Amino acid sequence: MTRMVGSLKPLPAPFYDRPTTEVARDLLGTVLVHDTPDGRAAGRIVETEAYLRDDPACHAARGMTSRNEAMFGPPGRSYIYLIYGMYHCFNVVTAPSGVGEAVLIRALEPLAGIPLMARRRGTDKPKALCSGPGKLVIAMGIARVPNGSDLRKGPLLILPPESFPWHAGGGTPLRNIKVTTRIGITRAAHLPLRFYLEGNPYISRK
DNA sequence: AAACGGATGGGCT
DNA sequence: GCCCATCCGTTTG
Repeated sequence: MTRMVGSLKPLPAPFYDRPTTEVARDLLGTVLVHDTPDGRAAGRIVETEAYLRDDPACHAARGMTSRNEAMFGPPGRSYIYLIYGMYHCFNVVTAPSGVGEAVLIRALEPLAGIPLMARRRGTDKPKALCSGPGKLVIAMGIARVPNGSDLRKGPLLILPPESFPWHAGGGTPLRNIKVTTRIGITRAAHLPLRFYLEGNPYISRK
């Protein structure tokens, strides 16, 4: 009897329609997959940050603009924006439609398509491929994924940990979740809204 | 190991 | 004009 291992069944819509800090914690261990003409790349989410409606560091805190429009859309969609003129950051929209919250994906543990990631990033070092929000966007090839795309429909998908075929044997074991302040911000810098898998070697920094 | 500065362009006051 | 949810190479301790 064949094991039901290749189902690639994405996280269900209600997963995202919850308080953003809960989603940020629960995204740890899930798997981001992107299929392009160049092939498949996949990595396990090991570091996230929550951005909340009444949080001055959140792009949506001062109302909707053309840039942050996707943050106010349905949960479970992408919010991707240009940062520092040369990089992009990838977020998952959370909370009910219209609220304006999201989870920044800050680091992945590479699982599949590692040679493709290495080509995109211009380095062979595994720990340099996806250990930062700008890096993982390059490695996964998601800079050109449209804003607001549905993460349950692809080509960019988020899967539960157990449904990923390459998960067994490849990954670092899940450990405790560590909570710290967020990285690279000045406003609301004291809030404990960064989450990562303690001891995982692929996080952006301790 | 940590600190620093340059690259580079859109958004916002 | 200044501010960035960054990264990388170089310099300094």
